[in-house]
Amino acid sequence: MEMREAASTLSALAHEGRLSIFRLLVRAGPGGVRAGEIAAELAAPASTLSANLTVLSHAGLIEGRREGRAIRYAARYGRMSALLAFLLDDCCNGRPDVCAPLMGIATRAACCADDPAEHDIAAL
Amino acid sequence: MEMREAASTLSALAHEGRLSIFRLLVRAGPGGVRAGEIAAELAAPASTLSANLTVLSHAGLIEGRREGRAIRYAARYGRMSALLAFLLDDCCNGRPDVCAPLMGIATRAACCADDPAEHDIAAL
DNA sequence: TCGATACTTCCGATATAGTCGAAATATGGA
DNA sequence: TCCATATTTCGACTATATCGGAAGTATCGA
Repeated sequence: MEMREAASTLSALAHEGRLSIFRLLVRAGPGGVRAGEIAAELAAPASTLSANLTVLSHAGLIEGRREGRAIRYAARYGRMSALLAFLLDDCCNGRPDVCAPLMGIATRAACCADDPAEHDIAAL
Repeated sequence: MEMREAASTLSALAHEGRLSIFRLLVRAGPGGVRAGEIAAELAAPASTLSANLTVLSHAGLIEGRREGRAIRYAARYGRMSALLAFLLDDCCNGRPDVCAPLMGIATRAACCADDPAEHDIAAL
C-alpha cells in the first residue's frame, strides 16, 4: 500500500460512526452482519448508516453481498492487515530500535494461533 | 484507548501531508527533526506545515521542543503503539480465528527485539 | 537595541464531509 | 400483480477542513 491509498483508507476509519461499524464487523467475523442489524445495534438512521457503509466499502475495508432483500456486510481483514503493515513499515524496517513498544501488540497477535480450542467459531 | 480518542487520532493521520510528516519523523527516530528541515524535505509552505504539525501534536502523535530558534519535532511511538493496539484489539481478543492474516505483521514487529546491536540508539 | 532567523497565528476563501427525512429501487411472498 | 420489507439514492442544509500569504512572536548574535 502506498501513501495516497493509506491516507484515504485511514480517513474511512477516522470517524466514530464508521469505526464503530468496522469494529462491529471485525468482531462479528467473516460471516458478516446485515445492514439492518448494524443499524439496530448502533442505533443509526438507515440513510446515515448506508452512507457510512459506502465509504467503508469504497475504501476496501468491508464488502457487502445481497442475501434476499437484505445486504450482509463483512470486514475485509486483508485490507486492515495491509494498512497495519503500512503503518509498521518505517518503524520496523527503517528504525528497528524504536519499535520495542510495539512488542506487546505483536505478542497479542501471536497469541491467536496458540489456542486451537477457540477456533470452532471460525466456521460461522 | 477508547473509540472517540482512536477516531480523532486516526483523523490526524488521515491526510496525505500529515501522514508524510509522521512517517518522516518515525523514520528519523527519537532524535526528531527541525520544523524547517521537514518543510524543506516535503516542500511544504511554512504555514501549512505548521498547521499540520499542530494537528499531529494535538493528537499526541508527535511532540516538539524548542531548540534555540528552531523547534524539533519527534514521533511519540507510544501513541502509535496504542492506536495499533486498539485496531488489533477486537480481532485478537474477540475473534482469534480471523487474525491469522496479521501474523506476518506481528512477526515483523517481533524481529525488532532480536538484534540488540541496534538498541544503542534508543537511549537518545 | 537592532536585525536576521525560525516558526506560528491570523485571516478569508474554497472545498469537502456529515446528517437525515423523503422518495426511489430491489426483492420476496401471497 | 400488489404489498411489505430492506436498503440505497437524492437533496439541501450545516459544519468542519484545508490552504497559503501576510503579519506577529520568540530567539540568538553583534
